[in-house]
Amino acid sequence: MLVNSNVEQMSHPKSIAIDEQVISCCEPLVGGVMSEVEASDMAQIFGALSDPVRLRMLSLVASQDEVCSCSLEEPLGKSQPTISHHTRILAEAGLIVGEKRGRWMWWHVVPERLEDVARIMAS
Amino acid sequence: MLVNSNVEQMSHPKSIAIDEQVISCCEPLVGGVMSEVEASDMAQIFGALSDPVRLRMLSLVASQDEVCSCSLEEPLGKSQPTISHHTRILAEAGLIVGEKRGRWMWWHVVPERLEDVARIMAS
DNA sequence: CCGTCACATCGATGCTTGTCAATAGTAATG
DNA sequence: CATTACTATTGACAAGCATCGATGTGACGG
Repeated sequence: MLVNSNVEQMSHPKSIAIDEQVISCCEPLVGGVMSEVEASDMAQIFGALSDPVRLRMLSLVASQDEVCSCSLEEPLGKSQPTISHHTRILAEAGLIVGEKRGRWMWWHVVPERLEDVARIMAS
Repeated sequence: MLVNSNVEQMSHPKSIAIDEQVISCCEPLVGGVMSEVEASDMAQIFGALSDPVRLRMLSLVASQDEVCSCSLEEPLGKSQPTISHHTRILAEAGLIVGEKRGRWMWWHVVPERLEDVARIMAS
């Protein structure tokens, strides 16, 4: 679940987390020929990881407990809409989860999801 | 293990680089903020895995010791040029290795490469 | 040699994606 | 209420990518 810090959270504890699992995850890659549905689901995850900006973004988020969207623009050298675009893709892949507190959007990684990916590749 | 035949006929400056390691791999994702170079290298690998056809192709190759290119067209439902295109991308990412024997191209996976990816995601 | 087979490459095409300016939405602040 | 701050969305554009027909290349077999 979400980590809720002790800070005041005003309105809805609205989680942008797109944790609706459309994704049936994750059988090992070598465990047999995968179906088209499996392949499409996994391709979405890997597609989220296939961009240098998103990889650095993910490592930035993973380097701390929480990272604000606003603190991603400068180290990544991208505009605010682009940052929002990439966080969305990572979130839709289930790799990060966002929590809106006040005006800020706080992101943190989903370790289970990273382990899912690791389990796919591990034989 | 790999037949190093005439590759220098190409006009491309970039070699096929099927066998040797060009990519500095693979520190764990959570081990600190990654550089742009690291991110680009890893993005190439994940990009190779970000296509459903290539994922099924990889699982097909992994399901046996060796798989001929010709035996990939039918299960994947793609044309011969498309198969050749995808095998090339997987090979450039170091995920599979091809060996040409006679008229046939035989592919097999590189387990160490899959473990590299697993190690990236594992914290 | 010549035809065939397996694969690679080229060219074209339609779709996807990364990027940012402009704009809209939402939450704090005075 | 008006303003400011942070984020999401929209629209547009260029670059990239998946796909396949046509063609090129090299390796058999007769």
